[in-house]
Amino acid sequence: MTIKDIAAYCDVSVSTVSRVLNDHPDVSPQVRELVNEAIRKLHYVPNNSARSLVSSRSTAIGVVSRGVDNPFLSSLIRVLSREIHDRGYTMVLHQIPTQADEVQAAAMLEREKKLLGVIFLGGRFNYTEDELRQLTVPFVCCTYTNTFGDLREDAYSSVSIRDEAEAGRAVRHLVDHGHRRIAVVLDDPADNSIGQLRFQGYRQALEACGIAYDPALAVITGDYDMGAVYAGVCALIDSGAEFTALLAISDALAIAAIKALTDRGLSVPGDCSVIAIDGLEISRYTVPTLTTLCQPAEDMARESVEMLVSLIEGTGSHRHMLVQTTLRPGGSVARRAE
Amino acid sequence: MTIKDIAAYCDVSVSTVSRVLNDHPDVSPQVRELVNEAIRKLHYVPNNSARSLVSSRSTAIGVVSRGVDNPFLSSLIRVLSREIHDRGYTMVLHQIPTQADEVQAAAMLEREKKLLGVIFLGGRFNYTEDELRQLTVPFVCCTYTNTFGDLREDAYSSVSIRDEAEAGRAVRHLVDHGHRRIAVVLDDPADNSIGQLRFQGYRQALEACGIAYDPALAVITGDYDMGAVYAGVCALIDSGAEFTALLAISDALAIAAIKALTDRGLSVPGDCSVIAIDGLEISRYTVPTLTTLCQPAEDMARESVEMLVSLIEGTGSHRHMLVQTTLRPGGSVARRAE
DNA sequence: TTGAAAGCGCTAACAT
DNA sequence: ATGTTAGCGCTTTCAA
Repeated sequence: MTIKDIAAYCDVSVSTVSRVLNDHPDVSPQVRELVNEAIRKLHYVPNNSARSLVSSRSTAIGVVSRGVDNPFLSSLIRVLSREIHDRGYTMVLHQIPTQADEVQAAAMLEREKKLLGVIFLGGRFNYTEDELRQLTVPFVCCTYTNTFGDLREDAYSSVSIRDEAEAGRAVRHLVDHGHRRIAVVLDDPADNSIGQLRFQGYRQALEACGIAYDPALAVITGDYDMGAVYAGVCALIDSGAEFTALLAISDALAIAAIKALTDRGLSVPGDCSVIAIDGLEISRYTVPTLTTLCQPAEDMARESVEMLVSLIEGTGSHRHMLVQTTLRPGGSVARRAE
Repeated sequence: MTIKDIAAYCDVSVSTVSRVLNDHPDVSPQVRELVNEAIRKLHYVPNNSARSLVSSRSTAIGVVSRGVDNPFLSSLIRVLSREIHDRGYTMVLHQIPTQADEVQAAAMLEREKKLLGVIFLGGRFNYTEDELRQLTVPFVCCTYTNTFGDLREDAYSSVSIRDEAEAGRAVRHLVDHGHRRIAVVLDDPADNSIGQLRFQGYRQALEACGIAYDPALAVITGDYDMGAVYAGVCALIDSGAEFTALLAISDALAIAAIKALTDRGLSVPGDCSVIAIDGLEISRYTVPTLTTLCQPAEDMARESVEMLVSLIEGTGSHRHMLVQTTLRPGGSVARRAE
């Protein structure tokens, strides 16, 4: 079943069928209807390979996700796959380790799969114009924006939360509950990535609250890994450091931290309150329920696709969208015992 | 940069280049080397669309995953995407709700994307030959096998654990710890899917241990949903039912169950032991650590791709692989208090 | 408003 | 062992 069959069936030329297929204007309503009906009746599906070949463009949108162990990204991917498919495109998913270079991965993918555009998840914030020249298609950074790089605002799009501000909000939530000695758990304070920003937000908020930053209270694992966080928090406790609250830069890390606290005989929130940022579904079921700032994953993913598609189709220009988190109060934060 | 450029550059014909590209035998070693070098030097990447068009086959392998909320499937997808890519194919991922029909989804996808084959995750077990006629490409069922259907063994491949036996093993683990009143948590006992098999295994093992099945101890939610499980287990407790242990058919559901038990003031494992099947990373960090039978996700995914590719390339035939789980002892199972 | 025809880059049958 | 060539299904000028 090809375009020829439809043409023959309708007694028109293939060009006419092609025009109908591509919504070109110069077709009379009657013929258009005729062709559309034939397409339906004969269950015709256009051959994407032929389309790609002649127009030298595929229907592929790349999703390059950095950080395979981050369940928050999994939930984004779920929505992305649906949205991309619903708009008639094909998602090409590439998951890479945190150590890998997502721009290079995207550039290779772009060539291999003739990508129309790329959505980055969990990437770095320090892209340079120079580096990005490898990429010749539009891209959207989802979950982050290019805080540390020199990209022009109109050279890319992004959907993200205000990571610094939100981390600050988390800190203030703890301070409001009487906490002053607040530990922080993160993978890397200088990764030019989410961790760095949230760490900065933590420090700034402390300062704003008149609390000195104490490096002894920072659990830095170097790796986005629950095991490392568990070990790190155990070591923190064993070091004798005093703290009554803890901010983890993500739910997954918070869960590992809670485990460490509990295993060391500290009660959450009795001895230590815990707050995080992400809002995983599973965080509703930790013991105690994790208090966390929920990122609107569904909206973020949907908006990213929306942006990229409008860029691809030439109906929109680069934008930067900031979304709000929602505090989901759990049982992991309590007023400090006097 | 096309095959023509390479041909011109090497002063050979396009067919020769094509032969080199496709590893055809009839090329002299010298010419082969010459062409390969040109390909490298000129950074030539074959145009997949053209390839697909002429050979009317793409490089696409479909992955149809049923049950978007199941984190175990996410971990499989991660490995699948890597393996598929490494073998030079493209993964087309389609995630559908548990209520949807994966065969129909796969059939549509096959036509749309010219799939070479399909890997099903978390599907039903009751496919009929008739139903599968929609699918004209080979497929592999990953995580399950066609227990309830009438498929011929040589008509499809599968990679799975012995769900009934493993559920039985979990039950016996509890019985070995002195438990006789064992509750079970599942979504649907008649879904022709993993839940049904594990439930059967639960009942059979009880029987084998001389314990009567008590329907009052079965928490059936009708839906793979942590919220529903939480509510169900709360209702079970509130009903006054007596039990000292609980088997959840998956880690995620176990986590919700533990939460419910804890929130109702029952201690795990003091008042109730909990065991599950899956082996999520996050289950290491629940409080208490979940005792669970780990499925070898990495192996299962890798083997599925291996099977499908050998089917696609005609170097293998349909096989059914059974893999072993590994008991990962946590702190959620204890000897029954006398 | 419609049709005819020239390729897009590649594979494979056929010829040499 | 290598080259020539006819399409694969489609989009897109160009002509009518």
